[in-house]
Amino acid sequence: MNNRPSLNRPLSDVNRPSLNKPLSEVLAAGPSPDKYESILLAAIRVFARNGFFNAKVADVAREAGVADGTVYLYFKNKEELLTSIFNYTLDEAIALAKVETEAVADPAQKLERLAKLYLRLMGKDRNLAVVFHFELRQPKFIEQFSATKLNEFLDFIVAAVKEGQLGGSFREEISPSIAARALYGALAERVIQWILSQDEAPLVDSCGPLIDLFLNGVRR
Amino acid sequence: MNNRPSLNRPLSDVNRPSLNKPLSEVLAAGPSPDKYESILLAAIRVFARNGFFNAKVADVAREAGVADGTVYLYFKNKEELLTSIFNYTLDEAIALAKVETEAVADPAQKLERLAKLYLRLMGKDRNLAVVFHFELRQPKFIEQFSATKLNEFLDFIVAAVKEGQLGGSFREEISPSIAARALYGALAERVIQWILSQDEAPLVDSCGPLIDLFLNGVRR
Amino acid sequence: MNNRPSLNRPLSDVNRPSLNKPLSEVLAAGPSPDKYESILLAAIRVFARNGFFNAKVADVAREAGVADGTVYLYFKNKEELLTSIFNYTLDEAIALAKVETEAVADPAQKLERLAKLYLRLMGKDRNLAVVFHFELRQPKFIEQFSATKLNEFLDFIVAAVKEGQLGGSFREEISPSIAARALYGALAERVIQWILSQDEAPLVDSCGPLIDLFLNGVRR
Amino acid sequence: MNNRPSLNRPLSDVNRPSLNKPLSEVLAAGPSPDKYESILLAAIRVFARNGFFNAKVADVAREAGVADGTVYLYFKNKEELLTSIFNYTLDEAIALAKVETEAVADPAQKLERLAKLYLRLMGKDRNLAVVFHFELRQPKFIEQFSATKLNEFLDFIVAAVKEGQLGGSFREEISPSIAARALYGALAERVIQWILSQDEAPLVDSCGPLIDLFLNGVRR
DNA sequence: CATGAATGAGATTTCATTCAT
DNA sequence: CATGAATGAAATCTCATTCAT
Repeated sequence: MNNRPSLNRPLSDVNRPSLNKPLSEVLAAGPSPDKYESILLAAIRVFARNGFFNAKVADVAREAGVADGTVYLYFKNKEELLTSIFNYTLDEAIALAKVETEAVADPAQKLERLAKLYLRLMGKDRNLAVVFHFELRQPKFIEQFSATKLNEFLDFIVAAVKEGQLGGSFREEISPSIAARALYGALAERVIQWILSQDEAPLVDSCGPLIDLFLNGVRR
Repeated sequence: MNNRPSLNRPLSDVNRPSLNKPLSEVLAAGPSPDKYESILLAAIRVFARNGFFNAKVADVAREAGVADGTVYLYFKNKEELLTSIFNYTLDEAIALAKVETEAVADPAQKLERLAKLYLRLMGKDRNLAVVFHFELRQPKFIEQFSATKLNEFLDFIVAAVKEGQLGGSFREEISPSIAARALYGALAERVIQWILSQDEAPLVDSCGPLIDLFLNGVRR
Repeated sequence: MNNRPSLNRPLSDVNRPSLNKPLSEVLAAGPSPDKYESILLAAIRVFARNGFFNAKVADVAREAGVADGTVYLYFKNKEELLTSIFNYTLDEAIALAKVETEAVADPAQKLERLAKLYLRLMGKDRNLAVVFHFELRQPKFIEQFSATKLNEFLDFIVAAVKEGQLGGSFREEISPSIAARALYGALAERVIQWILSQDEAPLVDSCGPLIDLFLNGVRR
Repeated sequence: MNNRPSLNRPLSDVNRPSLNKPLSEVLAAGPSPDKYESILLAAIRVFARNGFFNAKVADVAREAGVADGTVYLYFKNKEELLTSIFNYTLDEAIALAKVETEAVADPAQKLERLAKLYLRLMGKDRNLAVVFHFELRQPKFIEQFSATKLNEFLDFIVAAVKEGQLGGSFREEISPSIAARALYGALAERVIQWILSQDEAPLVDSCGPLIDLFLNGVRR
């Protein structure tokens, strides 16, 4: 299996030079990630630092160690850099959510694992958390994605709540989708606080109180 | 009662034309709000429509029915338009929160009133809701304000939770500030959903399930 | 009547400041033409010097003595500068053609006056001649205009040829439109030669041989 | 007879791959022209389609079925592609003019054959006609070439006119060079009309009226 | 010879802001 | 106070050209 499962490639493979090389050679390239990824990771850092609109493509290029024009070999335009970050991240979140929810049977445990997963994902890269919670909060992007990828992730929460209701441990009168959004909102707000507070403690450590609050809220 | 209680005046009063006019003349202007306010309200509409960064000051001026340069007589620059919207709104929210929480004694009822207040405030102007939840989600703005005005509002929630704990109806082990943020996150996420779904039902109608979930979460 | 009849104004009059001033004030402005015209005349010089594609809008602005952005207050984009030159020139040519052909009755004399008119128009500004015969020879522009404005001018030649045929002095078997194009082609080629040869003699002086050749060609 | 008589080779022969291959191998390549020629022909199509300045070297390369870099093995730069088209075409025109004018003795017939030759040459490839009459009408190119290759072709017309004058059939008072340019201008204008009108009839068919007009013009 | 990924200089255009009227 | 024409800095994106493979 591809070791970069969540990578979203917006341009044809023709543009991915590494794909034209034997795998051994790509690996031999050493620690330097290939250009597509290094540009994307640079964009995360730069957008987190300056904000999407204030960031210059030239900054991203310099951060990635490539020429300005090279960015456009891998991304159609500046906006695609941002949407790719979103896809990059959510693809990973979705893949992990699948794994986590299949690992346990108890709905409450599933919810806890999903919450932890999200906080762990954001907590491992503050820059990514910034871009994800600030820069992507643009109507244009939200409209474009919330209906698809983000919903795909939230569906794991929805499903777990439904399971809990069917199993009898969660209250019936709660709307799973409203509850799922409420949990997501609480998690997102927690991420924002973590970002702003410069909190040094791992973000995932703050999962306990939140999930406790939520589970108490949904339980009979 | 002040007819513009939440109005935040960023420029010296010297710049406020109406203050230099005799009261009779201001009143003679009729029902139309004065220029400061009409520009601010225009900015809310324009920023909601195009996003802060894509909106042009000229658009705001046209929408307000004034010349481009006039905007700068009332606001230092484009950014101050945005921050003024934030202040404008939060001043109102804080004033209302004070009223609402003083009206009842039960902490649970206080929380419900605060939640309703927020949803009512956002629900009465979709444009404002858009600007508040999308455009203001910029690190620059968040950093600048979350420590002050927004916290001031959240403190009403924190206080109610603490009251509930002291009164014995809420669980002690819950951190009031974490709980407050969780509630706020859930409310904010609900607002975003309402914006995106083009939901025609009043936003405040969806308060019930959320507050029910939260109160169940915090109660013993 | 407007003393600048051939001026083509691509933007709304709102953008033409002089129109908002009393006529006396505009005239009082003295020898400096208003901005629209000075930018257009600057564009003729710059495009003639560097060619349309190699010319920078910044060059035009500098030549006109305005800021870069000012060009865009009067012209939608760089291309409109070029098309405006075309319109500017042909409007004048058409107006003059009307005058010239109404001044005499003899078809041969009409043709001579039309030819002279064209050579005089081009001969009075080498830069304009360059732009007109080189830069505008782009399929995009030709397709866009040859069917309209240029044809309008050529129609004066066509009409004169037809008159000559009806009057019996010109041969019937000649197609007026083919003849008109042939004359225009000969004139245009003469202009090109004049441009390239750096000929100091007035361009219009070379009208005699050409019109003699053409009239001999069409006469019985 | 040279099978590529009009080919102008701007780069040293060392760069012409086919010259380094054994003849058998070149022939074995089949009917496909060699790379130099296929790039040149591709450039004619692409320049005709998009215009020289809007055309990308990459487009030419794709059209020719070679890599971008390969273009630079055969042509110094983009501009040389254009000048080579000019030379390619005029070399052929000059060679044909020589043949045609040697085939008949009568100056009038010579002129007719030269006119037909030009129209036939342009008429057999609309793309070439477009590039020749639109794209090459750049001062830079005109200045560079009109003094040499194009004059070389026009000299055949000049010579025929002079012969006619010496033979007594053409009027003495006509300047041969002015007459030659006039005829060329008329032919060129006709080509332009043919291009723009999307005329389906062979271009050479329209030679009759033009040459008739011209001969009548120069004859006693 | 051929390739095509990478380069990076450069130009159009936008738009926040100013200031003379 | 109000205006809106003018400014000019700034940034995205393109594309001719190069050169390592």
